[in-house]
Amino acid sequence: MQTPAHSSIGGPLSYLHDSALPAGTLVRVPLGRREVLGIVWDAPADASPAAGELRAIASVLPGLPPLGQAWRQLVAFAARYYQRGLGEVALAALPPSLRELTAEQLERRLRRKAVAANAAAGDQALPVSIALSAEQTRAAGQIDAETGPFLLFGSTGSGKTEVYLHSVQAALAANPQAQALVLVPEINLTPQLEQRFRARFEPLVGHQAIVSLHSGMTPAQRLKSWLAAHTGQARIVLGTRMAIFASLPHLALIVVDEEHDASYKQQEGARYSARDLALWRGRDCGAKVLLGSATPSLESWHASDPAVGRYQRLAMPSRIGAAALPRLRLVDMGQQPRRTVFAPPLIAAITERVEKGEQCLVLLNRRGFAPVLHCHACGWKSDCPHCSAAQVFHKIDRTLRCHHCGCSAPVPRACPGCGNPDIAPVGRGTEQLEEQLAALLRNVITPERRAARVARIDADTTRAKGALQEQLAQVHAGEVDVLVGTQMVAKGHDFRRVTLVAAVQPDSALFSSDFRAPERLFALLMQAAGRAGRDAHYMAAHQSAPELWVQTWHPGHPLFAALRRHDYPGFAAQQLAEREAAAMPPFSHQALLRADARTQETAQGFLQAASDAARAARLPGTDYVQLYPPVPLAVQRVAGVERAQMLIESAHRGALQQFLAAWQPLLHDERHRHKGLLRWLVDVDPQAI
DNA sequence: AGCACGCCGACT
DNA sequence: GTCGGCGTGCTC
Repeated sequence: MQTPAHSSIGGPLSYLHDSALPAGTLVRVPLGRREVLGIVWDAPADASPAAGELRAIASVLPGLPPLGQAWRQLVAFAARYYQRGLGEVALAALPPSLRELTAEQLERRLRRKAVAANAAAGDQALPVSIALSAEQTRAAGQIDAETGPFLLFGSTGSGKTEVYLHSVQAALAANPQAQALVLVPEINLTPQLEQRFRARFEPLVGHQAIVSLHSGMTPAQRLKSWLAAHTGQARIVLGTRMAIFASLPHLALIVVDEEHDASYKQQEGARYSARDLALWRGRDCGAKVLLGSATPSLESWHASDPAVGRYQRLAMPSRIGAAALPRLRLVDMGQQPRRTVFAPPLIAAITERVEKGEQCLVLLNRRGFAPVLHCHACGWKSDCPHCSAAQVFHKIDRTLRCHHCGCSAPVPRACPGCGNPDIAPVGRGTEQLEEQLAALLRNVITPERRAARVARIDADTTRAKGALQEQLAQVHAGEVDVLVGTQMVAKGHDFRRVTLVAAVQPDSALFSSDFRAPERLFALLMQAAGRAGRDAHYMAAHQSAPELWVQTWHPGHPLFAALRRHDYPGFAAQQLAEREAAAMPPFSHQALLRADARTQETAQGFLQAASDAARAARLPGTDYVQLYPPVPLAVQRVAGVERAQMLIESAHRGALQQFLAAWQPLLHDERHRHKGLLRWLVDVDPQAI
């Protein structure tokens, strides 16, 4: 019997048991002086240690069906592909509470569930079917008839969700046991999605058969959902990226909504992409995979190019029940007075909307009042003592906060460098926008004869549980006229009365060193544009046309030309041509080796040594893999830790995989030769470099 | 990840 | 002389 355990234990460990246990059985085993959760992985291997050295399995978790072969294959693939321990991935894929649960607690839960299941069974009504548009019908028909994977390319408001609902319904109807998994990028988006799925499917499958799975749930809720999925009781599982690892014995369909979203990539531990794993899992177990986006990742767009043909592309260009896509209004900041935050024409446009009772959305990707405080007398800056980044000025509670390490300090009364009492905020954050807008709209009166109200939604105002939902409710109730926020408000939320969206300062992404920055900016602006004019009836009644305002110093940038035409395909073609010419993803495959250390020298020294060792050892795949020199990360030091990384690139995914696997033992080895090295990690298919 | 073991500074 | 700091290494 073998069982996975924790991080640096790469492979399975062998244990004794008096009878053969099926693979996938959950067990508790002694490890060191502790007892931990384990999974029976294989039949006993002949080459395992001598029987005398083996310890016995302590207990078998009662009443739980073994984890299926498909699930184990998924976990094994993820561990292999993302270069992590099998046990680490397997254990991370299970609900944490399963680790602590005693046999009695588990049995009690399972009994309770069985009772609930019997109560739920029986009420079988027909689902309410909604009439689909011609485009939706065509897309849904293709999904029904063909095998996929599919990329549903539908502009905001084209009714992608309706196609998801249809596909889920078709999958569930085809087989009374079939399960569907629906992934969304953010926890915030699960409640509204769950509502829609419940409204449609509860009459058909019952309350118990629809569950959510994400990290925001309590351990008990999470265990309950996980068990429902594992036992097959849940027919529809909605969740964030972690849900890709749910045990779903009858999985028939995986939907990945907003597939381009960066949140699908896990950024710690095993750095997996839930979207990429969805494709692997679907192929492995024969489930259909449906990716959806208005601005697909260039990887998916390329894969769905008819000339490449790995995915089937389904286009839904029209907006249903929504007004035309917003008109782009570019403000050339070079033509505005110096130090302008809001260009006068933008303020005029916002004022006009508010006076008509419409809402505006103002986006800026920076929390706080100002990103840095500066003393003009001596040049002092509010640098974080632990990071190579500035502390952000938060006026609300007069603190300086580092957004990297989280440390916080009161704002000094005078410059710590020279005593000058006049230290000035430089740059703008959402707090400042909120303040300035409130001042600029001070005398603006809404049709309900009240003063215009400005509100802000960002990570700072939504920290408390339920705060976001509460704030959104206020916006929906029409109590807010102008909403200032970070990109969290640009995603998914359906604001019926918003007719104008403004991006105040998006330029930094145009010239970023990260080659994916333009792709992300385009997606963000398209998504933001999609927030405006979602309700055609409302727009018609107000005789209003939606607008997207962008303030920029580079109005001639080709990204804006494509944005003006709402031309994602054009933008993608241009970006892909650039990527192909420079041999960047999706025309090459990348991995990062990262090192954290006390000093930058140590971090880079480790990377260089790892690189040298790989060359010296002539690892398999080396001929097709390029190793770049070590470089410090953009934010070089966080919380006193120096960080460096090295890019590994190959035209062949297989060669890269082979190389990384062979490199692993050398890296473990090299680690011991570098005092002061805190940790190292491999990031396969990194999201940013 | 835990939890040992082990080798150097300030206390009963 | 010991208590305990956390650096290093192991867990079938």
